[in-house]
Amino acid sequence: MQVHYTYFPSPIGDLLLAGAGEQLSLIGFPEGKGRMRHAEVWLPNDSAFGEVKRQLAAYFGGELTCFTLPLSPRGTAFQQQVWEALRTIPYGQTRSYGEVARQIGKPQASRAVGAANGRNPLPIVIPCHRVIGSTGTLTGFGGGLEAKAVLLRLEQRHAPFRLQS
Amino acid sequence: MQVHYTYFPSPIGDLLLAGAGEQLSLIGFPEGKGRMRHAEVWLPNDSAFGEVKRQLAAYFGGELTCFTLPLSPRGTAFQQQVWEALRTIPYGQTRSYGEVARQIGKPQASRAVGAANGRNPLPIVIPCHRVIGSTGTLTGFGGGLEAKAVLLRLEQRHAPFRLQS
DNA sequence: TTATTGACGTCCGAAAACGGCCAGTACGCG
DNA sequence: CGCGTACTGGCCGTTTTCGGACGTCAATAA
Repeated sequence: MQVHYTYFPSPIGDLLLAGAGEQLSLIGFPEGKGRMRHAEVWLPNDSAFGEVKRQLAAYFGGELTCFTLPLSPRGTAFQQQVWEALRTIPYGQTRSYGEVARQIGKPQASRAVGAANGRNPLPIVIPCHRVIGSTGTLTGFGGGLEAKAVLLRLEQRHAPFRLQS
Repeated sequence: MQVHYTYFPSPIGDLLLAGAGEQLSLIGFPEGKGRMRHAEVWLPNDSAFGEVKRQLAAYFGGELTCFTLPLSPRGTAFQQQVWEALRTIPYGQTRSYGEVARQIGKPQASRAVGAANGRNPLPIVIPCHRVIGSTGTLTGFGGGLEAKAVLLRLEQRHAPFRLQS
């Protein structure tokens, strides 16, 4: 399998975009140790993922609240389930790890959800940053807690409806 | 990866031949539990491995003493090393596990050589049957000790030179 | 309020178990 | 003696097993 990659400069640092064809399968943080197994050949290609970059730019500009991109994240069945659940959390809102666990029908698996969350290969697009501790703590993020806070503030600011306060 | 396979009837039972293209990567015994990982698709194809069959027939007929085939055995670095050493043992001769160990520069690894020997994916062509215990006992063979004895007797009979009785 | 506990899936490192061994030794037996 | 057999301890790479540690949480107990 061969993979194209490029970078996208964002307010939270350069993002590595990689995948086969137009199928995005990895978004990496500058310091992140994003792993992409199964990939044998890496080809730099700055003209790739044009649409991804366009939507990311719009997202960071506060004009886009919902990504529509062809994704192909790799993971176990459980992880896929979690990531699919994450995509149902609306822009500007948050959920606790336990709530996500309940949503996928495994109310006890909140901790496993945390682990799967930490393995999310497509942060931002798959909004793992919208999951926080049940007490409100941010508790963790691949790109660093500060980045997580930035994203949440961004979404708070541009959320279509502000439910409370 | 997709793999073609076929069978070859031999004096020591039907042999399973399998591999990609003409690259042979597995010879299996009837009862053998030869594993071929990495293979996702198995296709029966009796017209494959014509040259392999030809050379095997000649070998069992006592007319061929040295295989010349494109091989692609999979294994760890150590195993590859051992298997490569096996291919240097001439037709009709034998070595002890310890001798092989010494040959690859790890005089203490005789036991590990035994293990690597037992994992040889291409018996007969890679002549693991020519390795016996330092005291002369046969000690083991994927296709059964009897098969090992048959092969050694065959080679004794047709060996170009008989070094010592 | 603050600790403790058990439940969940996955990865990772360490440790143990397992072989197609071998050299050294100790016996038993003619 | 000479020879065969049996046991022992040590050696090596690979596989398997096991124990934690995580991006947690809710229910208990002190």
